[in-house]
Amino acid sequence: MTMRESGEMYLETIYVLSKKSSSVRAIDVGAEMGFSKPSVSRAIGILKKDGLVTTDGEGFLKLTEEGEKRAESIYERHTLLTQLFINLGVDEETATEDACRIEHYISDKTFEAIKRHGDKYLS
Amino acid sequence: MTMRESGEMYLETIYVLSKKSSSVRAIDVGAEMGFSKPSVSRAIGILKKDGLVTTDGEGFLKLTEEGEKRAESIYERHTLLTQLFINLGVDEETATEDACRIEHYISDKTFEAIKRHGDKYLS
DNA sequence: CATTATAATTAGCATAGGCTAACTTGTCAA
DNA sequence: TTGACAAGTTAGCCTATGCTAATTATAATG
Repeated sequence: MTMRESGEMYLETIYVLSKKSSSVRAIDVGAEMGFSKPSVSRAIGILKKDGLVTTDGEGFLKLTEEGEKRAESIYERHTLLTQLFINLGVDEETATEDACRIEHYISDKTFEAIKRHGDKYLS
Repeated sequence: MTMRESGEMYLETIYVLSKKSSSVRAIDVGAEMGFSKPSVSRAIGILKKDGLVTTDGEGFLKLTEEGEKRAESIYERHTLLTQLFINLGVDEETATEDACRIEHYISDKTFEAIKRHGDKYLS
């Protein structure tokens, strides 16, 4: 079935950590998200089953091409929405929190519309 | 605990139906939302327990003052976000769907910021 | 080599929120 | 009065997604 907010957050976290470090493990994802090891273990199992993540022999995580594509799409929503809200005068913390939830619920169509018109706010 | 998307949707539906008809029952809420009677029954039980809804002897639903206030707030988000998305060029159906999800996840601060700046789009 | 720490997994619990099946209750018509 | 329909509730199932406790496997260290 379609990925939910939870799965998207795990995917996005792996993506973000991978940009900062070349070796990302489940434990790092848990530390970043504030979730327990079993929660992360199960979530990553689902991402693997869905062909979005792989692990090498030492347990290092890697996004598949499809996983990378999806994560990038979510992360783009995240950064653009955050910037939009900040430019509307929202404090950074609130902007980030809101973007982090809304990024999972906004459709492609609406997101593209915001991108097209966002030049008025998105510097 | 704080109301989630589900509870807010039930509350909003009762609010909207109440504006169209003076007598709203659980069965009408289920028909509107496409949910089964037991699901509605439980959800309304929770709304009652939380002091947001009451029922008279015949099973007609009525929002409490607090329930009305909350429902109005959600509905305001719904209508304003829908209008915003439409004005950005999104088709009405998509705009409504997106607003219907996002209305539950946007903070007061961000919503107020959008309202302040929305004059550029909100006719 | 034995101990200890780290990472991952397994088993199983809890809550939220859908569902169906089945029961109760009240009204209404034959 | 009886039978049927409509509305609501109860019991209990399922999935998603958090958790703890306990296990396993590997690596590092005294």
